[in-house]
Amino acid sequence: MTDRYHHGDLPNALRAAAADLIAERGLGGFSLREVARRAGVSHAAPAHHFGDTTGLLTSLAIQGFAYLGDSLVAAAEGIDDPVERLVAVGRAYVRVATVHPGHCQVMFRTDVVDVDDPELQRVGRRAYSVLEDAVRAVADASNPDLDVIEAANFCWTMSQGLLELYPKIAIIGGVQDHPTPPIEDLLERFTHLALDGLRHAET
Amino acid sequence: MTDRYHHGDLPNALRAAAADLIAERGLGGFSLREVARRAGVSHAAPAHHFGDTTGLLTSLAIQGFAYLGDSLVAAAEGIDDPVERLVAVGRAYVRVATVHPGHCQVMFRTDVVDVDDPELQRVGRRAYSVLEDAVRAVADASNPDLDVIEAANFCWTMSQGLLELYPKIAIIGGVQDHPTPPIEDLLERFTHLALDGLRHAET
DNA sequence: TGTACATCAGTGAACGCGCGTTCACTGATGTAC
DNA sequence: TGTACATCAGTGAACGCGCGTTCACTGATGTAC
Repeated sequence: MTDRYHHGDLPNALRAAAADLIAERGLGGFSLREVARRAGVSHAAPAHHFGDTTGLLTSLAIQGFAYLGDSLVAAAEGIDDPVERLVAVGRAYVRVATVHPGHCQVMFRTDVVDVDDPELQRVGRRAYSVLEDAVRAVADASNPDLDVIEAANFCWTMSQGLLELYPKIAIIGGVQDHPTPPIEDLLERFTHLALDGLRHAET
Repeated sequence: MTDRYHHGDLPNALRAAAADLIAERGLGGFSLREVARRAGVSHAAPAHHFGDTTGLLTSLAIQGFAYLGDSLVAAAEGIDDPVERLVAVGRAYVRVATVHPGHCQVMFRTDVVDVDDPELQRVGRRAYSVLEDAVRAVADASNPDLDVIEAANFCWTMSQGLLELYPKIAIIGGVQDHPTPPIEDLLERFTHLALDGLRHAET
């Protein structure tokens, strides 16, 4: 695998290096040359597989959405109670962001990614639909009049906001001996709060 | 004001140029030289007032939090009903993000800003406390057992997530003739949903 | 099994560019007398 | 009111750096016969 002229699976190695780099230094610290350096390959190699920066980042976003979709499906599997299932999906969402921080910094950045890429759109919609299905099941069980799309957007919004703000909450909102719980637990709590709101919502 | 050797208020002109630039091209497109160019000043001038990139961005974040705090205070003023007041605060939050998009892209970016800056911490906490007070008033009126800090974090999380995801929601979640409402209205709706959840929460 | 050749992956030198930073400078302002 | 001088704001040339991109190349692989 090593020391060979042909790498074997350079595209994946480059994606992994890119994800690590972004997780470490943020998107601002990203460069094709640094990615190549980390993958132990000449700086011109990435262009061979991805064309340019946008190509590599788009590929990374696609992989991220694929991970996310897979995780959400796996989390939902085998759980019968709709509320429990939605909570599990939410926890999985947050977990993916924890395990693949580099990917997740790219997935929603429409300014650095080719938003017209059909594969990107496909995996993006797939991940979203898992969430939507989970919300629909809750709605069917407790409130048939619920606007499912609105409710799914609400859950999504909450999760995404939590991912962005959790570090700040731990600092600003965690004062006066009010310890901040682990992010997954916090999301579970927030999900229940949201569901209470949704359950009592008149449409 | 123009054509003079001494600019008069270069620091503010540089902040304004920086905010415009970031709003246009994102943080990735930011550079001190481009800011100086837009302010019509030599590229070495920013260093005089802000030292380096972090200095300028920190100053921009401070200004952003000041705007935010002022707006939230002004929005809350004169509204007696706690729920209405919280909704108004939420709308103001979103409005600031709409009016000052450049500032808001910097305010929560702990990686590009000097988080130890005491002035930054002061204005940040001030803005947060307005939200917290508004939530506390709602809690006092409807649910004295409510965990105010948790509830404030919940509202904040929701608002911030909406700001990040609104453009995506308008695309992905807006399918099947389900028009996406203006972001301020959507936030108002979400706030009511959240309050319903919080109102029925057992602590 | 062996040879010739096409194809593809990755190299490395070269280029031009925009960047941040430094530094001796110059122009304007304000203050002391 | 006038002069001298200190202070500060902004200049512009110079530097070294990392970047993306190009391109002729070389090494490995796979296929045809």
